[in-house]
Amino acid sequence: MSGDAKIIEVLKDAGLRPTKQRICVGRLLFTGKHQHVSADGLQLQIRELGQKMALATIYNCLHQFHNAGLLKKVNAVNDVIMFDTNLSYHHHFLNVDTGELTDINKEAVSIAGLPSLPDGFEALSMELTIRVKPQI
Amino acid sequence: MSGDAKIIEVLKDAGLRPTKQRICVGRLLFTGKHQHVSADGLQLQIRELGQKMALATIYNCLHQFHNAGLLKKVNAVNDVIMFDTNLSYHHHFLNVDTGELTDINKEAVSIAGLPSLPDGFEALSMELTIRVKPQI
DNA sequence: GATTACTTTAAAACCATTCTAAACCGATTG
DNA sequence: CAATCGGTTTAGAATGGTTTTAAAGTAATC
Repeated sequence: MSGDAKIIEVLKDAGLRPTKQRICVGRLLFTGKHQHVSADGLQLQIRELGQKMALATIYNCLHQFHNAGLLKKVNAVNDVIMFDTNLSYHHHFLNVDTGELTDINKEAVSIAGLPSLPDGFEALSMELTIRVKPQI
Repeated sequence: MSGDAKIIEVLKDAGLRPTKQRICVGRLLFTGKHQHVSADGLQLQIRELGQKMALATIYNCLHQFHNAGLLKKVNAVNDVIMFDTNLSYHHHFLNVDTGELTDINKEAVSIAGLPSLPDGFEALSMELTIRVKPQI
C-alpha cells in the first residue's frame, strides 16, 4: 500500500475525494503501463484481488476519471465502453474477433492534409482505427 | 413506385427476396445520395411515409444489406449502430453533441506510413474519425 | 464528536438490440 | 384451385451493458 500516496495525490489534484474505491481503481489503472479497460474487465481484476466493488461504483470512477482528464474514452467495441490510460495522441488496432485494442505509436502513421471542418465547428480529437483479424 | 425495378434487381443480385419491406427500406437507402442511418432513424422515415414496419424487421434488413455488401457499418455512436450507404473508403466527422456523421472525402486526407500489423493478423479496414463540436 | 456533503451500494430501471414463436406470405406442386 | 413448404414479418419477451434511485455508509469540516 506504499504507492498509494501518489494516487491519493492524483485524485486530490483532480478534485476527487480519495475514497477506498477510487484508490483501488487508481492502483489498477495508473501503473505506468498503458491499458484499455472496461468496467466489466476492471471488476474482474478487482475480484482477483479478493475485493469486491459494485459495478455502478466502477462506472462512476471511470466517468469521473475521464471527466478529470485522467482517462481517454475510446470508440466503444461490441457495445462496451472502453477507456484508455494512454492520454497522448495515438491510434488503435481493433481486433474485430475479440474487441481487443492495441496502441499504434503515432510516429508509425502520418496523417496529412486535414480537411477543413464544417463551418462553426471545432475539432476535439482524432483517431484512426485499423480493424484487424487473425489470418486463417 | 416506378423506380422499384432497380431496387428489386439489386435485392435479387444480393440473393435477397424482394419483399415489400426490403423494397421499402431499399427505396429509402439507395437514393444515390449517401446517408448514415440507424434502425430507429429509418423507422421514423418510414412512419413519415405513413407506413409501419417492426423494428426487428428493420434490423434484419440492415444486417442483411450489410452482409450482402450493400451497406457499411460504421463506428457506433452513443450506443447506436450506424450504417453508411457510402461504400467507398472514406473518413468521418463525428458531431459529439448530436452523434451526426459527415463524410470526409478521402482525397482531403492522406494517411502515410501505415504501421506493420501484429503478427498473424490481416487488416480489414481503416477509418479516421475526427470528433467535432459546435464552437461556443 | 457531531454535522454536512459526498460516496457507495444493491436493486430497479433503461434502452438499443436480439431472440422467439406464431402468423404471414408467395411460390410451387398435385 | 387447394395444400404445402420455405422463407419473412411481427409483437412481445429476453438480453446485456449502462444508468438511475434511494438508502446506508464514509470522508471532511467545524
